[in-house]
Order: sequence, then C-alpha cells, then structure tokens
Amino acid sequence: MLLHLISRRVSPSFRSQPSKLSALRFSTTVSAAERLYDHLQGCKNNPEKELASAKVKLDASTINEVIKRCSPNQFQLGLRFFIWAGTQSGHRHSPYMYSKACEFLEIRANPDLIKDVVEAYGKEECFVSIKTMRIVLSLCNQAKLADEALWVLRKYPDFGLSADTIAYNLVIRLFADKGDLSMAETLMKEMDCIDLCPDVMTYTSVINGFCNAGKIDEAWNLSKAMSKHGCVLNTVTFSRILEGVCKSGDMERALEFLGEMEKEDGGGFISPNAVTYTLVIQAFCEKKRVQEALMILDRMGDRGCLPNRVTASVLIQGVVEENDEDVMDLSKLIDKLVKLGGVSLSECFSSATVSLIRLKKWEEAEKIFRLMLVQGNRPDGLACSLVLRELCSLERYQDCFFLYEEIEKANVISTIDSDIHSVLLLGLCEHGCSWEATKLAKWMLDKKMRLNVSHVKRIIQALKKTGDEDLMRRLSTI
DNA sequence: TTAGGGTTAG
Repeated sequence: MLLHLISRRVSPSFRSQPSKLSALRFSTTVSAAERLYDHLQGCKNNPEKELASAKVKLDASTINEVIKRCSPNQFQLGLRFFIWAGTQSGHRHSPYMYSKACEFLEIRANPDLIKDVVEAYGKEECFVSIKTMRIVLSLCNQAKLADEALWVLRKYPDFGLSADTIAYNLVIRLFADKGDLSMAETLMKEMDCIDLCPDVMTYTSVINGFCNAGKIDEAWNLSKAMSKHGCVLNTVTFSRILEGVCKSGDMERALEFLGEMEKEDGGGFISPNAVTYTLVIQAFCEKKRVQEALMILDRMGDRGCLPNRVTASVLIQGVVEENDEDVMDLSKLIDKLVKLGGVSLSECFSSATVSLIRLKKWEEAEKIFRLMLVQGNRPDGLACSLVLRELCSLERYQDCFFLYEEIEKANVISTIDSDIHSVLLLGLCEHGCSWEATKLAKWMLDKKMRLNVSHVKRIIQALKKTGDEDLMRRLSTI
C-alpha cells in the first residue's frame, strides 16, 4: 500500500503514459489529439483543409500532444499543424508553446524545415494570411534564425501579402541581436522606402545591437536620427545607451550621460528611472567601486526615485562581497533601502541570504534567514530554496524539516521545487526520521507533488529497510 | 521596448 501510494506520485516519465495531467484531463487531451493526428495522417496534401473538418477545441496540451506524436519522423507535418493551430480563432500560442514547438520539432537544428513548409504552401496553393506569416516569423524568432526570418520576409509578395512593421521589427531585432548591424540598418532603410515608418521598437533594437557591439557613438547617432524621424527619445532607449556605456567600462562617461538625463530641459521624456539608476549601480558594484554605487543610491533618493528589488539585491550583493567581517555596513544599507521605500525588509533580508550563500558564508546566511522568520518577515522563494538545499547538503535533514515547517507557516512553500522535497524525504528516510518523513510525505501527497525519478527507487528502498511498521501504517492511511 | 535569482505550469 505504502509503495503503491508513493509510486502513484512518481514523475510521468517513470510511467508509460507521458502526462502531467489528471486522468480525466489526460483522456480528453488524448482523444482530441488522436482525432487531430488522424486527420493529419489522412491527407498529405493541404492538410490544413482536412484539419478544419476535425472540429476539435484547441488547447495547449492537445497541441503539445499532436506535435509530440509527429516527432521524430513527421516534423514537417507537425510544423504545419502548429502553424495552422495558431491561425485558428479563439486560440493563440503562448511563448511557452513556441518554445515547445521549437524543441519537439528540432527547428534550430533543422532550419530548412521553415523554408520547406513555406514552399509547400506555395506549391499546394494553400491559403496564407498575415497571421500565418506572423506565426512562421515567431518560430524563427524563438529559434533565433535570422537568415530564415529574412527569407520568410521576402516571401510575403509570393502570397499577395505586404510585410508590416511588426514583421520588419522582428527580423531587424534578430539581426541586431546577432550582431549583424549592417543588415539591421539596411532593413530599417528599406522600411522607409516602402512607406513603413520605423518606430521606437525598431530604433531601440538597433541601438541595443550597437551598444552590445560596443559601438556607443553609432548608437548615439542613431538616437539623434530617431528624433528627426518623429520618434521621441525616451527613458528606455536612453537607458539602453547608458547600459552600453557602462558595459564599455567608461564610468566617467556613464556619469555624464546620467547627468544629461537628470537635466530638466529634456522635458521629462528621458528622466532616469529605477532601472536606469540600477544599471549604473550594478556597473559600479561589478567594478568593486561600492562606495560610488552607494552614492548613486543617495542620488536617486534625492530625486525621489525609489529603489526596487533589483536595486536592493545588486547593492546588497556588492556590500556583502566587499566586506569580509563587517555586517554593520549591510544593516545600515538595508535600513536605508527600507526607509527610502519601494523595497521591503523581507526582500532585503532574502537578497542578503541569497548573496551570503553564494559567497559560501553559510553561517551568516542561516542567521539572517532565521532572524527573518522569527521577526515574522516572509522570505522569498529563492532564499527558501537555497537555504533548504544547503541544509540537505549538510545532511541536517531534521533541521531542514523544521525550517520547512516554519516556512510553510509563512506561506511560501509553493515556490519550493519538487526536487528539494524529494531530497529531503530521502534524507529523512535514510536517517531514520520516520515521524518527519511521514509528515513530509503526507504534505507531498496532499500537494500532488511529483517525486524525482532518480530518488524514488532509493526512497522506496530506504522505507523497506527501516521496516518501521508505524511509518508504514501511517503512510498507508494517507 | 526594461533588468535579476531557482522552480513550476501552460
């Protein structure tokens, strides 16, 4: 009974049927996916027409299931299905679905798939809309295929379509991210020629590309050209340039930029915000110039700009890295951050815990984490996960269990992953902590949490070895 | 269009 209960919760890959869904949901998905897959098989020419007659309500798990079935021998059919599904009214692929499609259909490894499918549309005289092309381009985007995206852009006229700003922006961004700024600029000029006006997103992509390539002057010139084209230079774009300056290592120039942004004559369009200041703070911290980073914090405070979680975490990390012994600086910083507002004491303590663990200052990390719980502050998910994992690696399973209980009372348990649960359960079992193991196993079953496959066999073995009748009895009543 | 640090689900 006990083993049955445990194995019921084993990860899907441990069982024959691949699904993370409930039995009812699974059967619906399979039947819908089966019907769609059968329709796909039924017609090799223009399968989109055939699919339309399937009359199946599309959802993410059904689409996933169909694509999986098309792997590994029917990638082209799977891709056509995915594109067709995305064009159906009432359904829109999430970014997650695009990444799944790229993964299952191995698009990055087989970029020709994209071309083959678009060519097939032409040969079979399929109906191709702007929406169809947008999905194809989004797949290129997900797979980071700039050349293929450009090829798709060139295919628009073949289907009687004109590429729009969204299509151009996507292709331009791919080339800019890839570092091919000359192609990005060519495409931007081309937009002008066909009466498409490059917008803020177009410019920001290319400016970002120049900054990543360390070409700050080119980025700066482009931002001036942007104003001429009627696009207002804004905080985001200006911050991008500032980020490029920071990355180039010229902090004096970065401060000049920041000063320019702070001037009132910009009309407020380019006033620095928390992200802008954080970029500069981060750059100073990375250069171990923490005092100057702290001065930027004062400067943002003076201007009424509130630090956020990222500002806090970057600064806390900087201070923790700088000071081997002195925790006074850390508490002074946390006091200041909380007084300024915008960030809570819990967030600061959580960041400090994370930074201390990463710097292998475990004792201080544990102290600050426990202090947080005692004071009734709620730690964040990452701090909890790192602390529990560390306790497990130190084989302090009982301590870990009691801390887990405390954390659960603070209501952050849902962000702790199943792997930590599995490691803790295994540790408790192997160290004879049957009472704790029982309680943890019960919570895990209640939460429908899956056990890590690599641990389940050992957990079962450990449970067998203890021969603890009481444990068996209690677990079997869950 | 703008970020950071682990996982989960879709």
